[in-house]
Formats: sequence, C-alpha cells, structure tokens
Amino acid sequence: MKETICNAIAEILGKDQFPADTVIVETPPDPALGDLAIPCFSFAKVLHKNPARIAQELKTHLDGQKESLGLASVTATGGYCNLYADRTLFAKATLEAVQGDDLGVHPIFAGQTVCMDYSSPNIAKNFHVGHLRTTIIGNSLYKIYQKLGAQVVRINHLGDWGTQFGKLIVAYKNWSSKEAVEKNGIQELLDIYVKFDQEKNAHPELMDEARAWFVKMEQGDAEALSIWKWFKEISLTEFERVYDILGISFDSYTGESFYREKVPALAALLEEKGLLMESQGANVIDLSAYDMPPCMITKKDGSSIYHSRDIAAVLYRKETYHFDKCLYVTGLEQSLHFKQVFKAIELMGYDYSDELVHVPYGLVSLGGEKLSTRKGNIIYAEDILKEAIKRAGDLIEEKNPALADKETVAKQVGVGAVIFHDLFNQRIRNINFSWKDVLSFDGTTGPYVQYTYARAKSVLRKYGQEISDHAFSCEALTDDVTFALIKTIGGYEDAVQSAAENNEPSIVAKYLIALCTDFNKFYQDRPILKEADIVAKESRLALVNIVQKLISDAAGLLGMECPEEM
RNA sequence: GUGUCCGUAGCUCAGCUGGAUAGAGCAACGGCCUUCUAAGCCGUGGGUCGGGGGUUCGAAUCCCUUCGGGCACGCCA
Repeated sequence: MKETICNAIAEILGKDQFPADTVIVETPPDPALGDLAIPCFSFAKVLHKNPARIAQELKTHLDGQKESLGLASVTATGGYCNLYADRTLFAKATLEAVQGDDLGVHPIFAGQTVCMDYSSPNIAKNFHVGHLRTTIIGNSLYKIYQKLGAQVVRINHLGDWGTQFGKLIVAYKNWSSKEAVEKNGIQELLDIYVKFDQEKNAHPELMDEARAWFVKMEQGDAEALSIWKWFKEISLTEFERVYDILGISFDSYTGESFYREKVPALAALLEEKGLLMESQGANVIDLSAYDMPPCMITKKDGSSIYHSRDIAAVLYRKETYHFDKCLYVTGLEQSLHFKQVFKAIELMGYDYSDELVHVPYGLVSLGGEKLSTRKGNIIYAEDILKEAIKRAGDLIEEKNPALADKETVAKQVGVGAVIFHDLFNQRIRNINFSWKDVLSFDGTTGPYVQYTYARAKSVLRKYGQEISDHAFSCEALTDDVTFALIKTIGGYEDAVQSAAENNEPSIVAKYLIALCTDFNKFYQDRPILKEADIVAKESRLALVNIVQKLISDAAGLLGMECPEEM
C-alpha cells in the first residue's frame, strides 16, 4: 500500500524530480491524524512553495483516485498530507496476508546457511546468569532465522580448552581427591579453582605449574587428558539440566578443544602467507596498521590460545558448513577479540570475513558489582529458572487452583518469564540482576503474553466450532479498537525481518507486547461470544483465531511456550 | 591513556535511516469482575531527552565538544 502511495505521489509531483523512493511515508503519532502521512517539507524546499499548499494540492489530486489507492479520505493539515485507509479493504488485505502457514512471513533466507555460536559455557564452572543471556538470545536468533527460511547450525562452542584446565589439574592434585569430586561434582571443581586463584598470589610458581600442565594437555599427555575429560563430563551433565529446562538443544558441541590440533597447521599457513611474526617469544599477527593490538597465534611455550583456536574454527566452519553468515553471540567485552579474529581472516585473503558477525550483549551485574565467584555474588541459571517456576506455581494455586497439569503450566510460565525478561530489552544493555524484575509477572512480561494467548484460546474453546479464516466480513472489523489491532497484525513480517537484520530478538518481543496490548483492548472493548449480530461475531472469532496463531508463533521465536490455559 | 558501549519519568527501558503534543511497564493514587480468564482494562500525577555548541524549515534522533558510568586493551577465555 505504501508503495502504491509513493508511486502516486511521485506521479503527481513529477517523478523525474521526485522518484517514488524519495517520497517519505510515515505513520502519524495519533491515529486520529490518519493511517499514513506524507510530510511535504522536503518538496517545499525544492519547489520553493509553502508546504501547506503542497499538502493541499496533493490532497486534491489524491481525492480523485481514492478508490484505486484504497483510501477512504485525505486531509491536508499544516505541512502534512494525511491519508485515511479504507478500513474494509485494508483489513481484508492484511488478514489475507497472514492466512498461510508462515503467517505472512516470507522465507527471504531460503537456501542460506547460518552458523550460530552461542551459549558456549566454560567447562568446570557453573552455568550462571551471564550464560543465560547468550543461550536465550542465541536460541531466539536461531528461531528467527529459521522462520525466515535459513538453515541454521547451532554450535555450542564449549570453553573446554585453555590454561584454566592446567590450573584445575594443579588444584585437584594439591587440594582435592577423586572422592571429593565424585561427591560434590562441579561445586568441588569451582571451590578448588577459587582456592587456586587465592593461592597463586602467595605462590606464583603455581601458575607455572598450571601452564606446564596445559602444555602437557596440548601434547596429548594421557593423565592430563583423562582428568580433563572427566571434568568435562561432569560439567556437561550440569549444563544439560539447564538446557532441558529451557527446551534448548544444539547441532554441535564442538568446542575449543576440537580446534587445538588445527592450530599448528594454521600457524604454518599464516607463516606461508607472510602474516606471522615473532614477538617476545610468541607468534603473532601484527595488526598495528589497523590500530589493534597484535593477534596472538601461539604463546611462547608453543601452546594455542583462544585467538588461534577461534580462527581455526572459522576456517573449519566455512569448509564444513559453507555458511553464508556466522554469528557469535558473546559478551560485549569480547568486541576487540572478534575484531582481531575477523581482521585476521580478511588478511589471510578470505573474502568471507564480512559474513562473520559479532552479536554482543551487555554485562550482567549484581548490586552494581561484577559477578564474581570469588566474592560469592553469583547467581546460577538453574536457581533462577527454578525460582521462577515455583513462583508461577504459587500464582496458579492462588488464581486458578482447578487448572489441569499445573506443573507443566508452571514450568512454561516460569521459564517464559525468565526468557522474556532477557529478550525484551536491547541485548546491548547491561543488566543489574534483580529478583524482583525477573519474577515479575505483570505488565510487559512473558506471562502477560501467555495470559493473552490463554484468553484467546479460551474464547475459541467456548465457541467450540471450527473457525474458518475466510468466514469474516471485514465491514465488521472497522471500529477504532479493532482496526488498531488489525494494523498491528500487519506488522508481523516487518518485525521478524527487522529482528534478523539487527540480530535483535527484542524487536520481536516488543512487537509481541504491542500485539497483546491491542488484543487485550479489543477483548475488553468488543463482545465476541456475547455479540448478537452473527456476522460480527463470526468475524471477531476469525480475528481471535488469527491473533492466537500469531502470538504463539511470535512467542515461539523467542523460545517461549504458551499454555492453552493458565 | 587509547578504543568501545551506554546516559530519555522515582525505577527498568521504547523511540535514534531527522518530522506533528517525547511513549510503555513497574512503583503511587483512583475507577472497572451477577457478563468471553482482573496474570486484564481505563484514568491521574510524574520529563532542562546528561551539559554546551553546530547543521536544518524542523534535532531525543545527525555532527562537534564536554561531563558521568560500564567494558576492553598479548601469553585467561
């Protein structure tokens, strides 16, 4: 519709001077001012005419072709030409567009492969609130790209390699035992890791020992590797519990350890390309020409480092998956790291460096302080999820104690609250963790969305008959409240595409809230089952049916499930 | 110090490819359940859009500058 309007305006003003794509069409701040508006100030400047007069002239011309443009009326107010859609035609077009299985979202990424690197927790550490962000954001982006037709490879790039395992081995040998680890699991690993950090200040030689153990790991030492493997298994069991609650899975758990043996070949390749240089005993790629610190490939003891393992991972993924895009959902604090890695790929002469995208998110803090295992201000993901589920359960007992299968619903609502809370704001924002916010189920929250869905479902259930999407009469859907809902329905595809373009799930979350708010107003304002007029009743039911599908679909893109009743 | 991200209502944030009176939610206060789920809806109060310049018919939005805060700056990841 916008497009035809732009063309019409260009035609009126003279399309040589004002091609259609230079015509700005916007949405007025107040629906009373129309459905679309054309600001005439830029035309005025070029034509040296009063913008109000141009608006008036446009009105006169557009009045003559209202029918063909699908407009009900046109007004000129100040420098704006305001257009009012023919609501019946608009409703028909909008609702028809969302009839299909894809709900009007076209698969614009069909045929493309997207690799996504997210979650990627470090082995031997608890899965805490910070990991929740990359996991939830990454999962949502996976759903969004998939919705748009892309084939997505979900990669959990486990932090299962590096000097920290040398530290763990030293700590284990000094202060722990097989029995203690078997008894206390990951908590024991965490405790001895913390102890190592404390002890190393007084005993710097511990760090040398740790590095030495890591070198042994890199060289394939059997004892070192068997301890490492054991610790890794303990950690994975813990992570799986969280993924289970969230309903998240991956296509690959190929972590850092997988790439260690590819680093020597990488170093050789870089050497061959003349990119490698020796610096203070280590091998690096000099990036000073790009105002960046050097990118380290091998440390002075010859072992690999995260830069080189990440570069090796890029090469491997390109070769294995032939991705069109590869996303890295990690903290903002790793910006420089990825800039270096991507630059290294570019310098190696690979033309796909621009397909690599860092998708950063802000830091989670607690009481204004950085999360720190040592300081004890750490919150585990599992505790958050369990607490939210418990709270959802309590609310069900209070509000709907007769509900069937309360455990399932409590889980869906509790987890939904946590997921939505994480996705509603732009991912770049820092979060100061607050139990009050996470456990809030009122207002712009996951449970609000789920509640709206349950209301819609309830209406349809009580109606009890099949609803045909084509049974509605759009004349019955033109009042202000209903029409506002229909306009929002028409924005779904834009929201999904924009979310993908910006790698920003919050755009879908914001859309979902707008949709639910409009629906709740409609629900409040318009009788549905109680409507006496059979045409109006069936039309509204058809609309409820569409909204219900949209809510469920959009919530699914965030990784949330919607219960039928709550 | 250099780089980078962020400063909008008491709190958490939308709005940022420039446009009409700056919007939500939470918190506060006041309405609406014999009628489709009140986890909802309606209303009231609440703002130097960090400050200062500039560009423009028009700036929360673009540019410059300044202040405040977060984070990162080779052998951890």
